[in-house]
Amino acid sequence: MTDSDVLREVDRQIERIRAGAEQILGEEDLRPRLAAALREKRPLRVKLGCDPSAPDLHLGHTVVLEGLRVFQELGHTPIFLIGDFTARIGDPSGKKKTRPALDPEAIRRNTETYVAQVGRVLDAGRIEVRFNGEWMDRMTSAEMVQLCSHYTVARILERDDFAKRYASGEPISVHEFLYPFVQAYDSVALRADVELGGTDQTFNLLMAREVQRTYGQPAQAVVVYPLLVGTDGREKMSKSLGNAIGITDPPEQMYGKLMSISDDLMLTYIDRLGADRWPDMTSARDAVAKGGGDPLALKQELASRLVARFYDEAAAGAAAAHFRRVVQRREAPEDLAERAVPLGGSSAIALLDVLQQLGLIASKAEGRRLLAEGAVQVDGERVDDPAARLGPGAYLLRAGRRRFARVRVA
RNA sequence: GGAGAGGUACCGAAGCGGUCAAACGGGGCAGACUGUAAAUCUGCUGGCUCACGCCUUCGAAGGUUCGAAUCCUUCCCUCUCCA
Repeated sequence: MTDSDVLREVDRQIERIRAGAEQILGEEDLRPRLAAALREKRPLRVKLGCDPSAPDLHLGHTVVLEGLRVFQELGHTPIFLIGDFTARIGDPSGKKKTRPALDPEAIRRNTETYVAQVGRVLDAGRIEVRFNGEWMDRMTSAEMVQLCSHYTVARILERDDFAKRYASGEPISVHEFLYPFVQAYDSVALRADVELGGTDQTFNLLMAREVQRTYGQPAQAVVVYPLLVGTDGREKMSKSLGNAIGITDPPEQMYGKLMSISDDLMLTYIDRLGADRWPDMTSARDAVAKGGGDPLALKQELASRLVARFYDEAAAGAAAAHFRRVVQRREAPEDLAERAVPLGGSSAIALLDVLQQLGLIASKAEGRRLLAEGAVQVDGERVDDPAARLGPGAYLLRAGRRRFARVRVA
């Protein structure tokens, strides 16, 4: 490979990396390393930290994972750093509530789940999985103090998240200050060339650069990815905010959640989730952005492609069919299993009891409310009498828009 | 160590001896509308009960009172300022 070939290839790689990223920090460090990697056939070590206390990935995580996939496809080595040490201590910063510390067994299980889910985005067989307990468990107090001496409180407080919490009077535990140090040291231990993360991680990722230098290593390049907005269209996607689409959500649910986002958000999702994959969607996307096109068709396309990404084409087709039937035409799903409710000797059973036994309502009080709201149907007929009873037979029950059950009372 | 403020339902936030299952806002659910949505409008939003009513809930535990989210005591937790 000639020098100009190398430079051209570096440019190509940078462009592809940049496509899905918010920003590349330390790009001036990245170029020479990409070049050296090509000349010496030595893949770059690309680190992504993961939190084993929350193993369920959602679409927001996949934005960064897509970035990692790009690196992988470019021949570099993805490293999954599982923060088992961090998780054992508890509370990661930014969270209001202290999380319970995880025991090693739970961490092992979560890691497996995590890696399995990651496999839906990139080739999980070619990643290096590491635990920061490997080095953090062995670190002495003296070494810890030494590590902390490289940074000042004032600089730690620059971190957005800390600054805001401090300003608004929210508590910050001292040990939370340690997290950036541990995370930074992980890069030292792994000799990371590149680290990826969401924009909310920018501070930590950059701090690692400085810490690496104090340990005599070249500073890693940092690629930050935009945070994906959740289905509410407001806050960043997060399971605890209830606005997340999990990549293990069942296909129909994933499809349905995607169809329920606003048109504006749909455009964002196409940009963020398709940066590297869907160049063919841009014309339809732009048409809708300009107020034309067919937003419904585009959204269905988006939903289908994402279901296919995490499952397969067949699942996507089935999910689409399910959506057309249940949501658009408001019919009962096709594959509803019939469930049995025993009559228990009497000639009829209260509708409310049946709904509760089937889990369609959380309490009878809720059931009465739904009845009063006209949200309950038996075989397609609206029922509003709280005293209604069902005799023996088979029924199709519905409580609200999406809760259905087929039942046999006997 | 001192002084002050505060901990209320899923969240934010009123209430400050009975009329409080607890205003209001957000969220959620449902209905209307719609291209699925979003937006908007309307209603509901602790549980049990056909119902009168009953039970659990206002940081925790005790206490005062016919009666406490509201008063007292102790404890736990958070924030601010001072040292």
